[in-house]
Amino acid sequence: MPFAYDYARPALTVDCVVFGLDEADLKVLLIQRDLEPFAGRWALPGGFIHMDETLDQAARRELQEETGLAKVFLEQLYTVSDIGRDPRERVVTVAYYALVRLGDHHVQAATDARNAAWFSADDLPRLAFDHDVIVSMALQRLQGKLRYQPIGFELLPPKFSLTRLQQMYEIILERPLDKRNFRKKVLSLDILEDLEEVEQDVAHRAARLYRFDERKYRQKINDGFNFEL
Amino acid sequence: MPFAYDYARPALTVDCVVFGLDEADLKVLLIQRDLEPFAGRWALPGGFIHMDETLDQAARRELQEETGLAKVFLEQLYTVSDIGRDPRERVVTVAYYALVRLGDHHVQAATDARNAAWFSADDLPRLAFDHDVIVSMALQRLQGKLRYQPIGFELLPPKFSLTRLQQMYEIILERPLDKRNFRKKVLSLDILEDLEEVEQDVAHRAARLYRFDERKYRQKINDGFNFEL
DNA sequence: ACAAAAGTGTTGAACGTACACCCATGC
DNA sequence: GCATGGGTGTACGTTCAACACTTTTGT
Repeated sequence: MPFAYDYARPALTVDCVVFGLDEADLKVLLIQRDLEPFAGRWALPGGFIHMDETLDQAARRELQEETGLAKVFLEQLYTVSDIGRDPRERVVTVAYYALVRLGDHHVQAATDARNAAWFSADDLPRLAFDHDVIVSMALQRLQGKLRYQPIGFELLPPKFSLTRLQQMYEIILERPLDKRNFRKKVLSLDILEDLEEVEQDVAHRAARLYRFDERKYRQKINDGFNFEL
Repeated sequence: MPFAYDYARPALTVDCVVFGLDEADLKVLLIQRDLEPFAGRWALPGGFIHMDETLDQAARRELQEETGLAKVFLEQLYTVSDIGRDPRERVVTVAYYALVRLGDHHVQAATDARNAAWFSADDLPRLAFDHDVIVSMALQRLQGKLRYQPIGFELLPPKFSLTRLQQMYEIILERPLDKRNFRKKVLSLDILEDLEEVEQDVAHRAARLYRFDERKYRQKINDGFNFEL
């Protein structure tokens, strides 16, 4: 035991709620545990922080190691510290949430042969530890933040139709939106670039494609405008 | 060194940004350090977490010990983990912010004779560690949250005039509000109880006093209404 | 009577919401 | 030619923003 301290210290870990969007659902990425406690149960990807990295870096490293995901949107969520949350010992966990483009990344099972899979956010299996609580918090945060920050684009491919954009909002906010009003609103924000390009290989009229213009968005933010739904 | 682990662990602390409101300013409570590093500098109250308490409990305990404050509004803010933020060793800190009624609590200097004092939020001295960053985050959070959650009442005495309520919003949001519009809006929310009572000992027309009706507020929230400035 | 702050309504502009049909394309 | 989703405008109600004078009370 080479590391000794005058006072007891909790173990410190990061866990990550990774969201992805498929055609019809918001998905969460889970890892199947192979060790006790909760062997066999699904859990959030995560692990111990190293001494030479920040929490953000640890979250990215763990994501990379356990799921192969890199360069994703990542934001700190909450730090949980209930006494009995890990039956082995005192563990404090800093929870993060991440948004990824499902198409981009083939989620690899981790190197150590643990199973990784996407589950619908509204139909999750029983989770290890207090990970169900963490997922609920992440969902709430995502829903809240989506309204006034353009983070939803992180879930879509770079080119998308307005219908797809609307679906994304409907799926996450869990309520239908009016098509005409939605288009009016989102176009009036003037942060989408019309790519003058249309969908390919669809069995109906092809939709125009747009791109989120982050440059323009930042510009407008600086000029004191504020995004909302 | 009675506590030994297989892997190195960062120290884990809680720090607290305590806000109070006086006549004209938003104040932050600081403690003067008597030990290195940063001896003599002002810093946020805080300290190490114990193994038998949650982070919330630790924050409350530290507040009690260092400033005598108890039963305040307290909410987790962010966890900071930059490598060099404490020059002695690796320290990860979970930051909280608290809202207190200045009148209620006489802030005592801590038992160990450290100095405690209130400073205007917009005119703080140089702070120890990265506490200036934490204070900025807390301010941003307070400003953001104030708009859509009735947390501002935590800074006011139980009985207050509409003018005082308006001042609170103006001070924190750092912009003037229209008196008539403000009153119309806040009364229309129907979450204030008119106490049918007026200010005493003022050198002009006495203002009606109101109380925040938390019961009514929760009721309305349940019925799907949403508060907004 | 004067100083100081309390209290009170209206109007125009902007925004949100509800709503239905024609268009383009692939099969 | 038909099925599928793409794309479009208007009218109404609600909310927001701007604005100034009278009332009450203590000195």
